[in-house]
Amino acid sequence: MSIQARRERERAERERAIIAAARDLAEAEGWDAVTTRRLAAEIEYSQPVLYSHFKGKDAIMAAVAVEGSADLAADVAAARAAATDPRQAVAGIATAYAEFADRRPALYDAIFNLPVALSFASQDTPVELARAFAELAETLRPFAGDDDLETFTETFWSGLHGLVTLMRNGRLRREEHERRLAILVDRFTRLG
Amino acid sequence: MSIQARRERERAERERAIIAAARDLAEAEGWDAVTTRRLAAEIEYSQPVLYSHFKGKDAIMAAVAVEGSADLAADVAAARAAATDPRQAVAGIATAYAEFADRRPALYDAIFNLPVALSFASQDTPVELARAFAELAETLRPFAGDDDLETFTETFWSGLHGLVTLMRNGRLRREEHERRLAILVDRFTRLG
DNA sequence: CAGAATGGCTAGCAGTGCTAGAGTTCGGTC
DNA sequence: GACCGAACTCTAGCACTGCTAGCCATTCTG
Repeated sequence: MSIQARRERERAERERAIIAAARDLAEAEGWDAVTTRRLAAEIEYSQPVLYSHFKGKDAIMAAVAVEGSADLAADVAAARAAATDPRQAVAGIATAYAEFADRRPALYDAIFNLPVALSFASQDTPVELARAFAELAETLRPFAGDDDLETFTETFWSGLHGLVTLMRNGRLRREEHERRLAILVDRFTRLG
Repeated sequence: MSIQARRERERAERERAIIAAARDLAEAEGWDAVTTRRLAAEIEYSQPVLYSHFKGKDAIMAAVAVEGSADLAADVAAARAAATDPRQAVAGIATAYAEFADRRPALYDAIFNLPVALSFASQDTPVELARAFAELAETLRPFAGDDDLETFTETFWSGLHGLVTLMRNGRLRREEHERRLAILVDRFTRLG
């Protein structure tokens, strides 16, 4: 039994190495640079090994996305914990979210933009992401008014997502970034 | 002179055929299906001909995006023209925008999502898109309050963009789509 | 110690965007 | 009307992609 256990442990370790290599490579050179050949070279195994762990390249990216979700969730949670009053909590989360997207664009892409079969709003949503969403919802609760909290949260979240993606693609003036965030927060934290 | 004129005319016509073929193929089967070989077959020329018109595949997609911008701008303008009061104008534009993205996802992708060198907020923004943005800004003017109008418009636009992209990627509950749009419009059309 | 099975490797497939250079067609000139 | 030159298109191929079949070595089992 012990031998088999060791093997499974090694296998799991290699799987983590694949995910880490994919993440690092993507963050360093973008997702285009993440090819199965380079990935295989990075972990010092041959290409087919990747396919014994993942169904394909998309699955690897999905795994990176799941892992990255935890980081994003942690940032959001920390921002919320650091806030003192409700409105500041919303602003803090918005800033943390935007900074995450700015600091780790490849990771953010894997989580939200890539045509990956990570269907959210359903069972296979990464647990961590669901938690982050729930945190955001709690933070927004005082400001939802008559609107359904989940729907309200989705809308605010979409605003954040739109801001960071459009800016990253060069569709928005970078120097106005913080002001746009402030406007979004302001508009979603008005009472009555 | 006349012969040369005819040639240039035919060349221009072929260029339009390339763009049209790319757009149709993308709308029918997605951008993954748009390969230079299929495109060449579609216009009944060989591959290298494409490269005598465009620098590469990205340039073709950019051309499709520019063309599509006109359609989007027309939809937005029509929605604004059909509205009677200011708030309804905003709601109408939001709906028109979302419907465009829903009806023509491939085109919308080309305009906003694809890693295309269509740097907006700069010179090479398609004229039509700039016009659409200006229309949106005028529609929002009564609600901008103390905020800079352009920045305010960018923020609202980002909200729309986030809503349509996250929903298309399956990150939002489809059945709540209209309610989210309503929340966004509501939050950006409050006075005082 | 023989046989089976696990698992990684080499080699290759079908496809991608893009390009060099051959070949053909066409307009202009004597 | 015949020829030459230039413009243009095509064939063929490169280097790369994701992915897989089948061989081979190593390890476990009886």
